[in-house]
Amino acid sequence: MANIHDVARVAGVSISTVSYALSGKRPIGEKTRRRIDEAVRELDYMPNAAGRMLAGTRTRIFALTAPLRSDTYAPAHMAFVLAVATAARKYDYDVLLLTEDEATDGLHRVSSSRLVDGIIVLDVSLHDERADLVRSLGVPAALIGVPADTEGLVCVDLDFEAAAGLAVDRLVDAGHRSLALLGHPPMVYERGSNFPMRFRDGFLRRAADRGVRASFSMVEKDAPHVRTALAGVLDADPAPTGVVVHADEGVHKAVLEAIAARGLSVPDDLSVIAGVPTFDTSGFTPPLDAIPLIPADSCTRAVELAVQQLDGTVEPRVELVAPKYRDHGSVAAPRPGS
Amino acid sequence: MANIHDVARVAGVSISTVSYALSGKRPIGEKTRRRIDEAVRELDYMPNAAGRMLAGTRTRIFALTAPLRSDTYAPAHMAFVLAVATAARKYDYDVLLLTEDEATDGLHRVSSSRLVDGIIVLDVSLHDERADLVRSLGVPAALIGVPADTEGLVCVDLDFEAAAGLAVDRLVDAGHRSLALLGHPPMVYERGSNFPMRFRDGFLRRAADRGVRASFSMVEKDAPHVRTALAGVLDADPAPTGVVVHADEGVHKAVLEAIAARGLSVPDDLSVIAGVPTFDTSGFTPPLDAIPLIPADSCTRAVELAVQQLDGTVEPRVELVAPKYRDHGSVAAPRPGS
DNA sequence: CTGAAAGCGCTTACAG
DNA sequence: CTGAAAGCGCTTACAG
Repeated sequence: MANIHDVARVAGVSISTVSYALSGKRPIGEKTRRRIDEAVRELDYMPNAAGRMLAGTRTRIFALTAPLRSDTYAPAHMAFVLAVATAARKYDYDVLLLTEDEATDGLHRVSSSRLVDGIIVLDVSLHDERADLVRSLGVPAALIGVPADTEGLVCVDLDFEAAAGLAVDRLVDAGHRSLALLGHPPMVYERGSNFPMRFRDGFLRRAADRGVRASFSMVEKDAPHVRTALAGVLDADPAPTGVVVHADEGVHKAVLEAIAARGLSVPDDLSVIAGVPTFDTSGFTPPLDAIPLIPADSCTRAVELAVQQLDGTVEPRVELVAPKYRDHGSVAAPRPGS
Repeated sequence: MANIHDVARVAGVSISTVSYALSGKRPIGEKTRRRIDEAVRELDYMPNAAGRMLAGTRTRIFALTAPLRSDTYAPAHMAFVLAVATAARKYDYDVLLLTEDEATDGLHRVSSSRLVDGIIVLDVSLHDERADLVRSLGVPAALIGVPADTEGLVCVDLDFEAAAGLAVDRLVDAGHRSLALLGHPPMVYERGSNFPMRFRDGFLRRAADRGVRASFSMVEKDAPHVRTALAGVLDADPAPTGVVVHADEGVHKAVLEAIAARGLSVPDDLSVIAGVPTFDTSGFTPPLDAIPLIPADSCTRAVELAVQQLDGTVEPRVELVAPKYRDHGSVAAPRPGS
């Protein structure tokens, strides 16, 4: 396999000229550049990664630590992993995958050995040991998700409060005066990430700000529970006319089935918005308005922030990505008199 | 950050002695070793990855190319990715993740730049350009899945024919004389991987060998189709008393529901086996016998074969992993007289 | 059992 | 606009 000396020899220049020509870090004469390009092509030369890593200041590799916990929804998880890898490539970075059982040891290993330039931390829980490790390692890192203690960390996440606010606004603007939030099972609020709480709080706060009634219920995943919970919610007086669902895909479907089973139609009898789904709600029956959690958004920003840290100019921060509303026709004005 | 010279100085030895002490590639005197260990601990020394890669013959990184196609079942995909990463760590290897859009370019890049020692190819389709690329690159590689042309390649996969044979044997041994296979939708057999065909062929061949009747139907994913397809299959004369399902999770559940809806009970009226599920069938109602596709099995073997290629001793081959039967009580003798 | 030294393939001041 | 050379941090023959 050809190395930089081969290219230099064939092109009749020095290796430093070859290096500069390839990196573009200094201007190269027209003819020289052409001869080098030709030699590179002729020899099918590609710079050796190890040589580059050792001489340069960058490895051009990020570690990605992505635990797969039992409560992880695999399709979303996969989407985040791919979004990070895709974003990294835009900056000429590769992604080294660290698994759950290697979480802390692996981070230690790849950063101490300088295998990676930085770390992207996925699926951050409230008390995540990886957050503490990243802090103590002092290595460039970006977390996707917000831990309890964000001191000294760079975090990126969807603005779940604003997302909930957006849902409330949409419903209130359409004329609804009584809203309900169907949330995850209690277990989800007790441990794990904090975004379900942030969504709930954003919902209740915005409803209060707008002066409308709002209820919040936690719903177990199985269809019978969903039916019962929905019945309880809709039998309230005054009955909510706008419902926001923040739960997993199955619960969304079960909610829609339960609504249909009650003889109600969306959006004529009831307006429904999907909270922050990681799945597509436009194919549901009926299609559901949504404020989706878009992996590419947070992941791209996280990678960007990691890259910027290498140039040494990023203050610790929590950056919240603005939510976007996707209209699929599941919100309408409430029935007159309801 | 400390380097090998620091360790050598603190320990009062040469850097080569430090290197050998850490690699264990030559015997080191008792006291010397202790002094080195102490220096390493004191300085929190960890060898620099780039230095190691450049001087040594290994990068200790494998590339993992894992496309996420539209017909990919994310949980299974994720499980394979994690199984590769976990297996790699056992050999002190890290895994670099290559995404779909980088499939061939990425493979070219990481192997030409010698960033990786080898490649693990996941989710191999019948005519997979990555297979051709791996062949032409001549880089150590192990494919998980079997492409149409395996010339010069090292492939690992579950023995789907044997898996189907196992299912047939189990049913025939229990006394069944008429079997049915409910397979994937036609689209799956037309393109993509070849394992559905291998399972189907294994099923039909073993049934013929054992001298029992066997039918094969392709089933669309939606519940109504599943009901119709099941009805068609069970109304045959003589009606099958043993059914093997090779489809995705939703279809399995729909099949069980359709069976229950017909007033039939498993295994008393009908014996049912899940083909090669990537999901857990022991929590189904009723729990289903299965011959599962176990990611760790093929992935561990693939990593092993990739590692062995670095020592230069692996002939091209297709290695099929033996299937295992998991009994959950969904197979019984057919009703007398049926 | 241990050390001095070459060399892996680059990048980047330094010099012209 | 270009080159000679040092140096990144290791591994590994070579030598004793």
